[in-house]
Amino acid sequence: MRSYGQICGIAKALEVIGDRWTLLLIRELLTRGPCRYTDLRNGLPGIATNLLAQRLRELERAGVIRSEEALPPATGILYRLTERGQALEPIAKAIGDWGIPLLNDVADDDVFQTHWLLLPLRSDLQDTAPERGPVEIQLDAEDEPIVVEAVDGTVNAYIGRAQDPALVLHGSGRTITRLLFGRITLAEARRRGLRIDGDPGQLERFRLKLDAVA
Amino acid sequence: MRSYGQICGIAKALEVIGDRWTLLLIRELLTRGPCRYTDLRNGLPGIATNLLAQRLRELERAGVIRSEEALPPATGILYRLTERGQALEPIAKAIGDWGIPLLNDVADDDVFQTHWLLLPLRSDLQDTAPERGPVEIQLDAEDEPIVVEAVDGTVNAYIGRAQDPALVLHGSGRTITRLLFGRITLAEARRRGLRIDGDPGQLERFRLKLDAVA
DNA sequence: CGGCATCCTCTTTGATACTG
DNA sequence: CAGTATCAAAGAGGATGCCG
Repeated sequence: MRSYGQICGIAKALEVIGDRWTLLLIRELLTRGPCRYTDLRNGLPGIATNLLAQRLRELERAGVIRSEEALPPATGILYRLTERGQALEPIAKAIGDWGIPLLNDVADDDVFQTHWLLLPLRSDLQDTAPERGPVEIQLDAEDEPIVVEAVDGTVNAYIGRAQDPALVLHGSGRTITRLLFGRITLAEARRRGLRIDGDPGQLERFRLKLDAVA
Repeated sequence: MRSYGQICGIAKALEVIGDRWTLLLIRELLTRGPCRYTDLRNGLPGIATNLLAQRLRELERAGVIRSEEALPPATGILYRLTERGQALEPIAKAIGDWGIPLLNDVADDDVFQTHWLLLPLRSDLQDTAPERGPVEIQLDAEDEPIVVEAVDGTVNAYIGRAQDPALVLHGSGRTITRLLFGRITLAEARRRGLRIDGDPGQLERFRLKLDAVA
């Protein structure tokens, strides 16, 4: 990116992470961990392949990511965040939080990938009833399944299947996303095809940490 | 900005604030309060005037800013952040914090404006010796003078002159910025022309809240 | 197949000039 | 003061080709 020419931390930071696609690329590495070129391209639908290559070069030069050969027996190149790159997580979180109200206006051809939910699920949900013991919720949307678990008051989320979920939500990513972030009610979600197996009351244990999400 | 087409809070947010210049425009409104068109252009050296007009239109449509006639006797149009716009401050802070280490590499023709210091001074400094009573420090760099004050353990900063500063720093914005954010030592700053009137020991009362600023 | 580079078109930005 | 108009330059999008 062309320099802003300002002696200002925000301006200097934006010269590194302010380009189109760059923060979404960072999001992929934050949620997925080390990725290959193809993983990144799949997580960034619509990016031109030459542009992805260029962004990777720039970020490596800036010390935000590092590329390395995958350990045998795996093959190919892995891209991973450096420590400096990991330090971008508060930025991703702040931006994602601010974006939650915008999840109302999704276009019909907007795409969804379950792992995009992981960062906000981890940081924005709290368990309001830890005394009721650990709980697992299974989310089944378009692609990979997600487990949301609350243990001792801390919420975690990861890709995978729960052995014994208290609750399974099954529906479109669009509907599940909006339900989880309080954009629609449970009744509305059902009307939009959400299927629920298990105890819906478990859902009320989880609450958004953010106060005024308008 | 062209849509990313992703059902993801980060992506949706970046469609509003991810354009070039946009977050710097927000920075101006956050630090300055309501601004006229010309104030904004002055605080964004290098922006094309048509681009500024376009950004203002987009941000108003997105509900981030609002434009209004200045109250008489003043005249002209004022731009101010809406509540939704004010909610961008955590993003500006996170990005600015991440950018602090980048203040090392300033180009010779980079420009400086004192008010760019205000946001980080307010949020990143702490007073380590509140029991020593209130203190004011005066910063005199290129353009407007700044007062940094610590009262009852909270640090504030604003444009203006202190009546009775315990300490006055006089030097280039580049040098003062880097000194305040721990990029250079006091000795180094002196070598770069920093002049100090008063008790330099008062400077050690202030410490960065950020731990690992590498 | 994974990991790009090239080529071409289209959009966005930059620089400057001009206006009510 | 608060913008619009115009045009050149840079960047993004999309298709395709190349190489281990």
